[in-house]
Amino acid sequence: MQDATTERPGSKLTKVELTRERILLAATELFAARGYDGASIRDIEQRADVNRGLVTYHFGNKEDIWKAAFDFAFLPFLEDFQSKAHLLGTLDSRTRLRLVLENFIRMSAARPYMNQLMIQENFQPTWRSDWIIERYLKPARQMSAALGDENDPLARIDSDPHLRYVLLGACAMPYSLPCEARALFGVEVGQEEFIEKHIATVLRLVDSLLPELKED
Amino acid sequence: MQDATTERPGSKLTKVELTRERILLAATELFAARGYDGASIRDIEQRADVNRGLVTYHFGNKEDIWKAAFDFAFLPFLEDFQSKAHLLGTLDSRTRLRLVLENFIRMSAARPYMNQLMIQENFQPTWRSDWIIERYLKPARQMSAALGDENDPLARIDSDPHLRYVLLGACAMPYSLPCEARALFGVEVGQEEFIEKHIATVLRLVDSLLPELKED
DNA sequence: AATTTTTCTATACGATTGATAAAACTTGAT
DNA sequence: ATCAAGTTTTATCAATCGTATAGAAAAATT
Repeated sequence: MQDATTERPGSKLTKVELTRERILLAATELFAARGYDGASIRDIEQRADVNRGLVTYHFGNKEDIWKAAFDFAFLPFLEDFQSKAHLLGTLDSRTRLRLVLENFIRMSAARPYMNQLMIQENFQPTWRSDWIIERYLKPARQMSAALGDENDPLARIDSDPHLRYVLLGACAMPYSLPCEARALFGVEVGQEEFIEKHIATVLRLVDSLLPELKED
Repeated sequence: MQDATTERPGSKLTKVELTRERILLAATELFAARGYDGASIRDIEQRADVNRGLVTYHFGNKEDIWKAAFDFAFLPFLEDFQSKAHLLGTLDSRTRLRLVLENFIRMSAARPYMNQLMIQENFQPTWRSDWIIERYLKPARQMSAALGDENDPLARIDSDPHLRYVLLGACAMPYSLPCEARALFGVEVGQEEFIEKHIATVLRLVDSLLPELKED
């Protein structure tokens, strides 16, 4: 028989793909929460509920597992962007920028893994930060640079380190300090109410940092 | 003899105090750069240039070492604040807030250890994040709450999670992504030029987030 | 149905980890 | 000078780590 797997391209996954998916999710969650050294291969296997050795069989050594996990964590951001690329092209600068930021915040709140993995590796140079930069950040930078339009606010933010990091911090920081927010304010940063108000705050902030946009 | 140590209270340290200091610095740097699990006791000993076992002798088990390192990393922030507490009391709200933020940014740029240690442990609850919160964040929160004055911008920021984390992110994020900034923009976030422009950006941002301050 | 390939299970190995204990050495007080 | 306390060295321990291997089971191919 060749079912129980169902090769229909769209929906279901084969048994193998399912275990791989389960491992990737477990690895992503553990690496994001405990860091590269804090999450052992055995931990990942236990969380994914697979036998000893399976992770290595499917993904190679620990470096490879981490890379696969980062790809897995980045995927939703990529898909989200691609699904909205066309729509974004039709909008005016200000609306486009606001939508991009709002989207990034919603994604970060729902799936903080990528941001966590990125920050943890960016404190000092390692093969991991190098890998992230070469594989994701440099290409993204080149893409936005290729836009050429210096007046586009997205391009401006992407070419000005100060704007970039101040905005990035404003967008991502709350979801990097969930423990503090919970313990000090009784606030769950993942809840809709928090997110909505956070988006509003950031958008207000953008209007003040890029006042020329208001003219649009 | 009893010199080579010099017990003059002000300046020099005894030989023992010096090795303890050396160990604390090495531990702080390594924990901040590689995380709790990424830095082994042997690594710390090697960087501090002391023999095997000395770290444990002076500071106890690894948990204790980490706590001592965090205290060590936090110390400069505490001293800086205390040294300026009186001055701050004499200023008007807006100037006071701007000075506090400027100071926090300068401290973070010069000694990013504390911020790095804090962020790394705040992604998910652990005994470390709990410890930070109980030992430092809750007391600080109570202090600012005791100020009472709801109109003081510092108190407002400290009681509004959204303001707090957006501003915190804007202040601290650049120094959390030094690798990215270096690789993408050729910028060293620790250099004076970057810091000055960063401070200006954040202060501009504060004025827009707290427009009522401009009236002062 | 037979056989080859892929996927899974199970176990073992050397290296590194945190912790501990016992020597060897310094220091300061008597 | 002697001695006790504090400090530094050295050695050892069990546990855990990443990696490798080999055989069993399942799936795919012929």
